[in-house]
Amino acid sequence: MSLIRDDVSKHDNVFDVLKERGFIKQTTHEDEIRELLGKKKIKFYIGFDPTADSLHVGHFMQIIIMMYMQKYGHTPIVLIGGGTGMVGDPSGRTDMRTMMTKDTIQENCRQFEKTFSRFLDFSDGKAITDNNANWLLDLNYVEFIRDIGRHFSVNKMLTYECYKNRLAEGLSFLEFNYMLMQSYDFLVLHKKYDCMMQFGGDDQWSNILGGVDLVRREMSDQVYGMTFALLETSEGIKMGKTQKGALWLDSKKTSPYEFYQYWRNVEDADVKTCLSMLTFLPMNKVEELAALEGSEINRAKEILAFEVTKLVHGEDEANKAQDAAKALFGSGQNMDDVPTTDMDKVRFEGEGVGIVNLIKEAGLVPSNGEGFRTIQQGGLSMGSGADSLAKVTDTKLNITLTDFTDDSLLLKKGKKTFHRIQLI
RNA sequence: GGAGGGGUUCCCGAGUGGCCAAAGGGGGCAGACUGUAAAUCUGUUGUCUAAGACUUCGAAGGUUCAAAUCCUUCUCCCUCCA
Repeated sequence: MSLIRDDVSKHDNVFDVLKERGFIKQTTHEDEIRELLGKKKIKFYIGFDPTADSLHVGHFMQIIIMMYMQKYGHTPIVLIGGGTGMVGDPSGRTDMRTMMTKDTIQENCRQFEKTFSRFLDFSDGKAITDNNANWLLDLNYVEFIRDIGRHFSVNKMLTYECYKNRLAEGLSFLEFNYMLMQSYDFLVLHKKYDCMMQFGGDDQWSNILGGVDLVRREMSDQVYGMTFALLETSEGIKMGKTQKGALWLDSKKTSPYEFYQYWRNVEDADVKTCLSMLTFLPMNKVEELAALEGSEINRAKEILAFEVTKLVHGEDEANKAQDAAKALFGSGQNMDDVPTTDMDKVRFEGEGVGIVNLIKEAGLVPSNGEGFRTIQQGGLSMGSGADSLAKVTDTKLNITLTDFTDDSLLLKKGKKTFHRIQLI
């Protein structure tokens, strides 16, 4: 059962669907690819390096593309980079990646596989997972450079954009090799599964070309590559970055509420891109929502936030996040799903707890210094609900039982950070 | 391996004996304005048990009443030569 509704697009060819939604950035052979995807059911792959224990929104877009491809009958090969992860891709980076231990990489690979299985149907070989550790780790160095390395021209590689800024900063041989490994992956997958295409973010363009070239030189077979626009804001900044780091798909690392809020707060100019790339709403609906003007566009943002959260965390969590948002920002009353910290009732008897300590413990501020500052600048208020908040002016205020209503106290920092203290 | 240059607070980057918790910018946070948007303006931006105290300028020692600044050793990075 696909998560994608049948009315997502009027096109039959997945190439047209992807194009319509603005995913496609570069292709090796546009016309041939379109024809191939329209006429045959092919296997294609996308690689994921296990550099963290959870996937983030950047990966999610790749997953969405695989979902489209699967819906239209093609077979995704999810290639986990257990081998390439040992090296680290220098593309688009200005500094060397920190090396990870084998154990960490393996653990991350397991986490990845779990996530993928939520979005793709792996039954009856409709999708395949493999791990390039299976072939890369046992490679014989001399054989590898004789068979594979001879196809790569250093002169040419050095001219690639992805290495340019690294030439000033420094690029180790280890990282320089990354391209060969990724190209080799394509060759292996082509032999093993008859994999015909590789997809990736646009920063993968040269690595993908390397693979296409290698397969042609080694096997005289024509394979194809295609890159996707990175999910960026209208100002060209990568989306999915928050103050705390990436926007993770794992609810333990980014709560559904935070996740929902991120999309609820995107800039007007980015609503259309997000709707078309991250939701499965039909394009005419996307157009309609993105055309809303002024404060009306908030409706589009609500739908965006709900749809994306639903996809990633399920409908229940999406509803909860939406209820919490309504309780805090709108007319809703249901405070149950507002971010909450449970605290022991006993602590608020007698003298109570200092306000600065309280907001620090609740995670609203990272340090006492920032807590004092926030209050001094008038950035903190509290009350029983969103419509009964009073500004806190005294940094020495002690919070006691009398400040709670039904054992609950709502704190608000700044314009839109809410947190509830619940007594137990 | 040789010669030179450099490692400063979240990032970039100034600072070359006390006036340095360290200029300026970016980013962040807060206030005003607003639509949970953007832009703009203002304030703020090491930690703490908020009075004062404590820790910070690659690491460890040393000189000095006093060190990010001077000396020694170590370490990492960059440029040129091999």
